Amino acid sequence: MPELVSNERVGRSLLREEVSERIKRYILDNRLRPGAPLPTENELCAALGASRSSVREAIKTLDALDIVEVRHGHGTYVGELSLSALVEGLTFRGLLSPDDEFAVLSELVEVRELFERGNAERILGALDTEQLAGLDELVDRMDRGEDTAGADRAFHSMLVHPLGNELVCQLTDAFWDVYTTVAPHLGLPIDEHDTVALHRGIIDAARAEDLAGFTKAVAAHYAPLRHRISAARG
Amino acid sequence: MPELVSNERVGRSLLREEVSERIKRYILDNRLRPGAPLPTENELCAALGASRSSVREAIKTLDALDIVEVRHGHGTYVGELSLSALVEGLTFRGLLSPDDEFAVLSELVEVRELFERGNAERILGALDTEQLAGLDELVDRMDRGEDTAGADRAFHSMLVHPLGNELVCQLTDAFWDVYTTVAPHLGLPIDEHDTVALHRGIIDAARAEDLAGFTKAVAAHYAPLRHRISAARG
DNA sequence: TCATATTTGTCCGTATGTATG
DNA sequence: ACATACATACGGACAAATATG
Repeated sequence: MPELVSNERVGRSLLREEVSERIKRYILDNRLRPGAPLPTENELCAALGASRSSVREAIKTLDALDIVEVRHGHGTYVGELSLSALVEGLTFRGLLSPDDEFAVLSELVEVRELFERGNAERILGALDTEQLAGLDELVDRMDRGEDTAGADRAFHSMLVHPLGNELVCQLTDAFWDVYTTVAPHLGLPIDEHDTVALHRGIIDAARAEDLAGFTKAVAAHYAPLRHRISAARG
Repeated sequence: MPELVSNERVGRSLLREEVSERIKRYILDNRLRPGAPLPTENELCAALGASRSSVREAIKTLDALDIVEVRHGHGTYVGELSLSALVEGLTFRGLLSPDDEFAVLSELVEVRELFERGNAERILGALDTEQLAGLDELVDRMDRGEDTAGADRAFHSMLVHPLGNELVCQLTDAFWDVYTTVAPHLGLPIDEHDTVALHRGIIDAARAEDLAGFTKAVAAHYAPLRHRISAARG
């Protein structure tokens, strides 16, 4: 196993914070990729001079951030570095809702719309025929009622995909996940009746490379969502 | 103390995942606000029928998400539900940099710019004279060399603040934090030489309610950043 | 299918560090 | 200065999951 930063200050117990920093440094120094195996708990204990409890708690912290991934009875690995922590945090925030029950949801939808409308020009310029066909396929699937939720999620993900910005894609997915988890708890439906038609409108404008039409179609898609939220707000 | 969901399945050990779910449910059911005290470790152990280790590890998971906050020797409290987990996760991703060292940074900056350019019209419509004066003050402070980093962060935060979208503000701050942490490790400077002038240009356009000018000024602000990143990319 | 080794999961007892009154 | 309450840390034992032969 590669070298691990040893505990140079013997005789003083390591803080949990330090343990997780050492583990992160171990990953960085060895340029480990997601999926790469980490030393076992016992090895980490020995290398860091910390007890198993401290190491385990540090690992749980890193696990929550998807920096490491723990597989029971198998081992600990470098995590996928996804935005799962953002999803869990925002979901909880949406469920707790300090004062305005729908504020989080409303802000979430606003950002989603911004990702699509604010990048409209670049999206239209980058969407190729293959991706347009993929969007068609997704809407068809929704129309047939096959995994409508998954197809809806994939639709918006694919819409921003040509931007070539992985972060935007992941945030789009993350916000969609938060919305679909929180909305039902607040009495809001996930699907609109005319979601299929609204999505088709977006594709049509995109295929025609009609910038104004595209922007309008995206606005039309999010309008009922926004209205429903503000109506529920009172 | 308010009721806590008891362990209805006695004789079977609780999984850590379940423990953290129960704690989250406890917070939600009692509608606790950030800062509100949680039961002590021992009380949680007793109420959930789990060991200290399990409870502690569950708390560490929630702590990483800022759903709870632990104060040593004091107690455990409901967290601020900030985006600290996003910052830590993205920072680590930026430092690990699988293949393209600068991809994360580049995407980050793109989103920051989108928040300001894509909302230009609404920002101009909502900025009042008091906020404009606040922006002036921040740029003056940067010009005097007092806490330039903090003033820069606050500038962009204040710029999107009139949108009334707390999520956008927090994401703006979060991305700024990630950038300023990661950039130095990749040999990129935080400050541009003409940051003050570029910020002044943004304020001027905003004060004149010149939409095209504002968009241009924001683009001019981010252009050197983008160029520097793509230059470093090769 | 079964036995075994490896690894993580859970639990308990105890000692230590820290903040409050 | 002291006592109390609480979180932190440690180590050992056993249970559960997983992979291999």
